[in-house]
Amino acid sequence: MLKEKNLRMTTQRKVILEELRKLDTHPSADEIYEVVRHRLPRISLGTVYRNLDVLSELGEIQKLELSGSLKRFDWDTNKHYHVRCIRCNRVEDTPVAPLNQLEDELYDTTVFEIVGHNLEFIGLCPKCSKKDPGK
Amino acid sequence: MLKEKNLRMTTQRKVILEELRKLDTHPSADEIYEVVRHRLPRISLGTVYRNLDVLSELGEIQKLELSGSLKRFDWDTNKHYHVRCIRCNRVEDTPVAPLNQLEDELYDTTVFEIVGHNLEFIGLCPKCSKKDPGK
DNA sequence: TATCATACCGCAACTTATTGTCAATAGCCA
DNA sequence: TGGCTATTGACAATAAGTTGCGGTATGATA
Repeated sequence: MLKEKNLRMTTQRKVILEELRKLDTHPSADEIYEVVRHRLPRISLGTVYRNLDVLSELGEIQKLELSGSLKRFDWDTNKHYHVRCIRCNRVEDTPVAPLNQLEDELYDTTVFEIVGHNLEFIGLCPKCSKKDPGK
Repeated sequence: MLKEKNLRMTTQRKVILEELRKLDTHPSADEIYEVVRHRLPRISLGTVYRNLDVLSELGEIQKLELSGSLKRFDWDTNKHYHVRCIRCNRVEDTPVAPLNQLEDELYDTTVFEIVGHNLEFIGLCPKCSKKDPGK
């Protein structure tokens, strides 16, 4: 898989992939950087970004297309939706099944060539909900 | 409406609102800045950002929660979904009706207190589709 | 196993979008 | 009109991500 694209499995790339697969937190590049640094103290943030891009292009991981200011990554490459806490930005998976027929409705009504959709639920996680029950 | 929040209707605020309401392009702050500058050449970008925030908090406009690197604004405050071109990032409205019952499926299965959802279709706009029909 | 082309790395400088600071200005109520 | 203070313009400061460069090390080849 790496060969045909002239890519190499470097230590950095391997460690990033391994550590990401241990996490269920849909981390940002920066969070992955912090974790990976425990094993590779001299790794740079740029390397983390570059490798996350490569890995998501290879289909080994998924770059999440969510709203919010930073990109997040997910080792689970199956199509699934997420919930995001409006207050702390924590992201979790949802058990909602992919709405495969959603685009059908659009085929006749838009000039766009539809290739997919992003759906994200927003809400309050238990912690934030407790902290500030009022609005 | 402005009074109870101790807000003032300044020239800048009024012009930004007026110009945004002429546009169907879901512009970014920078695009609004460019347009408003024709009428108020000395306005600063910071002022545009601040006013867009104020106006969206007032409910006069809508700050779109889409993926992608920059925030976009919409004068239409009714709930509706958008299509975004993966290549040129143009955003258009869709005629898809709001999926009001979508969250119901989650109430029993998540610990989050769900308050809503964001749905965005992605595809190719006619221009970009023509330019590069392959892949 | 040694050689070698080049993919990849670490580092730092750079972009781009947005937010913060602060003195000066201008809405709006009395 | 006068005065309080929200707001502005100018610009510095962040934040997140990207890129250029010179050197290193992976993995193909002999």
